[in-house]
Amino acid sequence: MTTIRELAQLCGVSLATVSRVFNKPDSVSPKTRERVERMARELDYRPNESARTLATGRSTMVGLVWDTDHRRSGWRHPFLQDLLIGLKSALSAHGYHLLMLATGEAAHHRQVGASLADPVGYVDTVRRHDLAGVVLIDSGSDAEAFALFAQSGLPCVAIDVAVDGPRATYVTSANAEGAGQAVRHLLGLGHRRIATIAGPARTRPGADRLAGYRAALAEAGVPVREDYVAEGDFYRASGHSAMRKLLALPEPPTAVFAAGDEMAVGALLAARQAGCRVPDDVALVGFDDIEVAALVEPALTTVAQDKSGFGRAAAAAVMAMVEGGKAAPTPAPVELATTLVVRDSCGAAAPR
Amino acid sequence: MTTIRELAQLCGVSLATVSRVFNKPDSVSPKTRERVERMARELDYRPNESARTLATGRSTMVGLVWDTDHRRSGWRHPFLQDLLIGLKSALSAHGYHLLMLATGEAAHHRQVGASLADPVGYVDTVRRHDLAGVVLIDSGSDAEAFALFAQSGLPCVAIDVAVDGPRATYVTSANAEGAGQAVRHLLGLGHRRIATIAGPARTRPGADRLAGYRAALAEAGVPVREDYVAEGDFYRASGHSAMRKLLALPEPPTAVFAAGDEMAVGALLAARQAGCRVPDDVALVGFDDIEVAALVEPALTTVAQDKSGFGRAAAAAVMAMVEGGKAAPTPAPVELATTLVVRDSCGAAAPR
DNA sequence: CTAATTTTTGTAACCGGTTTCATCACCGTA
DNA sequence: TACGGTGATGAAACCGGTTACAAAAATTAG
Repeated sequence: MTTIRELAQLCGVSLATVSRVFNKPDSVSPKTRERVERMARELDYRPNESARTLATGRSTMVGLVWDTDHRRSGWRHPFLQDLLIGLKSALSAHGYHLLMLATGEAAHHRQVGASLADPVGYVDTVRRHDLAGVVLIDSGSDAEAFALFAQSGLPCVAIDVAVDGPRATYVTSANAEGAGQAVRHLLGLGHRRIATIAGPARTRPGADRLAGYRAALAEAGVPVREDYVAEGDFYRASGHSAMRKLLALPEPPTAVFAAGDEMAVGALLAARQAGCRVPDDVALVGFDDIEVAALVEPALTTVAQDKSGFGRAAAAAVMAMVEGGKAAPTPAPVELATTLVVRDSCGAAAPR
Repeated sequence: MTTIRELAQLCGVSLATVSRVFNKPDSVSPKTRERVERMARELDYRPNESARTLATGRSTMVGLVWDTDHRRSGWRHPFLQDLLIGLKSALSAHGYHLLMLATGEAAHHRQVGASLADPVGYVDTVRRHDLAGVVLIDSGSDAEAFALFAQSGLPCVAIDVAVDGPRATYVTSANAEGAGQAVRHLLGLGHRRIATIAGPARTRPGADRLAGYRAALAEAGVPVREDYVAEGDFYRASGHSAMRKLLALPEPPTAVFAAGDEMAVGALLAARQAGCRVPDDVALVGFDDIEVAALVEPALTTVAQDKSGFGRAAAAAVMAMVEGGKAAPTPAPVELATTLVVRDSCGAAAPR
């Protein structure tokens, strides 16, 4: 590997000059710069990132905190792949890379000094690598770790969960508004007995989508019936049991808004098992627009999130803080617009 | 941040001793070691990874090459998430991290010395970071880049694509055997007119699954009819059109083995549109066991791959090479066992 | 033409570790 | 008691960059 010293020597200049050619090109005279650049190309020179990070104290990597340990159960993030694509390509554009933080007991305990406050070792890794910032994906059980990051002063962007700290912000969909779109659509189809299968109230999307549901009904002058509000946990099974309960009500709803597509799929199966046809007997609208939404029978009408937009927005927020330096203002939380995708499960589909 | 110098000073020993405590504990006297360890814990000392990488020339990161640029189309890896989980947790256990290599023009051209031989900048990043090894996920159009890696002498493990090089190996499913399971299952149900929707012949899984199909038929003494071999590209649309052609045959097959679930889903839709019932009129078996397989109607019988096993096996292979050093033998290619998952689309489901 | 500026370049310290080699203390043995 | 050997420790070079500061060169002003 060519080093900066060799390059400098061959160009007949000092190391400092070579370094400047790549970092502050304007401070080098055009002809020197050109000579160095040509030689660099010829030798296929690449500055070593570790050396650079060591010298500057800041790496060109952003950490991704995504706890996989809880995922043994088979739960999957609904759109991790899109999120990663968005994240990666946006970071890429700034010359940054994404480091997936390995965590878990195994990784942690073989290291020097496992800290009690950081049981799974996230913060540990971040410190060791001088990461430029972190992106947090909620796994539902990392609240403590997230708080640690948010307070640490490191640029920090969370996905779908509110965090608070000096340089912390987050990205969500316009959950309330999205829920409103769904409910208004059902209202527009003439439904008045509209139930919801909500997400957990302690999660941001769960709470906001429920609020949006309530607001939309209120706005239309339709009273909210508490027996029409079932709470699920975003998993499929919870949608299934919630739907069963709703259909068993003395006066069952004619339409259901499920706050997540996985739950909507569960609800669909429950309806089928109860001999209840969708959308004829009960209309159904979901939220997320995951891949299977288009494949189930009937295809699910749902509120689509801008999946790769999450990644792009998160990257943008991190980069703004990183490149702006400590003085830069922390970006405001981002709310991504949602889109209602009308398919068959709501009974409003155009004839095919 | 505490540095090794501070720590050494506070312990009244030299830096070298502190370094040894963490790297070759046996070479330090028990009482010195204990003193240093206690102090390290007290100060919450963490060795800086960049400095360490710089000094040793080898980082504790493994690169993940996964080109997202081709993915604008909406294509997704069938089980990226499981793969990542397996990869990450296995690397974790060795104290290694996964670096997603940012690539693409944008990232590359703002860097020093973009190389022609490495148009998207993978190799570039690997060199800059002194990565310990790389894992390659085939995106169908990275053959040149993959070859570069494989030849480079860096530990290199590819997923689902054969690569050749001094320290390169790969992980696939037992594709031929898996296809055999599917075909034998159909034979066992009495089918003799069994067609296949194959993957692209230039891909490893495509070729091997087709070979497995042929072998299973041959073994059963059923001649392979070339008009029963349709080639798709693993995308859904290709499965759709292939199925349409097969059903339009003068003597259509009574069963179809699709070499990928996406194509199987396409085939299912095509059958439905052709008024052909599955499994009554035509039985269908897929390959992969992606999430939607269980959700389509009828639920898809398919050959399941050990999805997170890919990640674990890849990690194991990389770590074997990394920790074994240059002298260690390159691990043989891994073939993961597959499992036939019988659902409804083949007509053999147990009564519910 | 000289002095004052401004631009360009070089010197050297520094980032935080690892590792080679030399030294020193301590051990058992002759 | 002197000696060779072993194990523990320290001094210093090194990894490959960045950057503060000083010096030199080029430019401008007077």
